[in-house]
Amino acid sequence: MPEDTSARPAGRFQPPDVRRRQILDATAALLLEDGYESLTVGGVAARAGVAKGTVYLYFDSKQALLAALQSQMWDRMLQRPTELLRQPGLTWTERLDGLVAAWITAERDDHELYHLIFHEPGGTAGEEPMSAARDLLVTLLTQGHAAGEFDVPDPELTADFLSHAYTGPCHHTEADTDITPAVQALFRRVVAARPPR
Amino acid sequence: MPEDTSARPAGRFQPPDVRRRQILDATAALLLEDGYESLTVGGVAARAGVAKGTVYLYFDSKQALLAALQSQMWDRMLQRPTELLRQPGLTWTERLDGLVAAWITAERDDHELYHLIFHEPGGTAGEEPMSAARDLLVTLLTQGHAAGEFDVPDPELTADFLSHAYTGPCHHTEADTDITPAVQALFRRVVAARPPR
DNA sequence: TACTACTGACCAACGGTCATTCGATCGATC
DNA sequence: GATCGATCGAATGACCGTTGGTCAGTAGTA
Repeated sequence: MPEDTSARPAGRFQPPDVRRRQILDATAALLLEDGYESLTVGGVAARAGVAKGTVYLYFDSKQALLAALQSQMWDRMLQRPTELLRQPGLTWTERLDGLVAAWITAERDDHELYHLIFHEPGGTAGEEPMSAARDLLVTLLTQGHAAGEFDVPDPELTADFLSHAYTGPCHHTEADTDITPAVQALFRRVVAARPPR
Repeated sequence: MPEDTSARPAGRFQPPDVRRRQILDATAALLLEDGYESLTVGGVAARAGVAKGTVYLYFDSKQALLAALQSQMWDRMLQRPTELLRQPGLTWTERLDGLVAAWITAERDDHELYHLIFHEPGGTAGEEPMSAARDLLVTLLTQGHAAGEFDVPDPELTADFLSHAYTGPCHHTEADTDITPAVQALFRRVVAARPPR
């Protein structure tokens, strides 16, 4: 029996990036509604209004689909900190504070989705985008240290430390309290930020 | 047709805790050999020398099996810190250092397995044992603060922060370098440890 | 007609169930 | 004390519904 096509949206042929986004949006929506355990490729396809095979035209596997969603979220989280890193006239402490604020805000905006996505389905799928965040932190710490504003003898280790640390408070605190200043204070302690001259 | 029993280990009827451990050991071994993606209940059963149904006699689901393995590892990680918390005549900084050392040692001993297990299969399966670690840290921070040795205005948030933080360096560093002193130093900065009187 | 985004029937493999079987134990009998 | 059969929980594996993933074919475009 042929598939029921009545529920499919108008445009059958869509530009590739539109289809991609439709599928990613459907994934995020289902993740929020039913959780990770209930997420199936068939369900994603139905929600996106395409056939299951179409999902595999745009993503190699279910893992890859999840990884792409995760990557997209990291991109959003890294955008503002990357700008701050380039913006002149800021102290390194201000840049670090900005990074923390951006991360927490991003996680606050899509709180549940971040929780689901970064409480990661098994394996190493999410390592790559995460290491982009690490690299950015390494740069920030190294330069802040060279400028004499931070005291960070081992930027790589400290970046690993901090990039994992901030997720803890995000997941365990109620949505209505703003933990940004408290987490910024903890970050400053770790880098032993000296007040800028 | 009756099952081929020739390949099964000698003891068909084992004490419940022995069977449990056999299954958990098989799970850990397969996880190390083939990774999380390849782990199947049937595979675990074969490795443990039992039928698939037997696995479900001891664990409610595959998730529960993984959660039990995780819980067992947390128990091992919390044993030494719990002792340190009760042991008299120690400074709070010494207790905190001991906790860091215990966590890093535990993770170093079964490095790959920890990596696989705590890069968690989806969802909230591992929340409960993790929160035991958090609770222990909360106690330690609260009492160290009350004693005037730490400066930790918000022990809960700081515990969340630290319990996530230490995993970062563990996963990204080569096995032959000892990161314990460096991570201890970072922990001390976070709690603003003052030298004990 | 040539091209390709798209489809959906199909497959192997999975997690999980359950009627059935196995075998250790023990009281009754010789 | 040895043999037997009744008992019952431990253990089994065929089975089921569903899943991730494939691919020969189709429908719409140029």
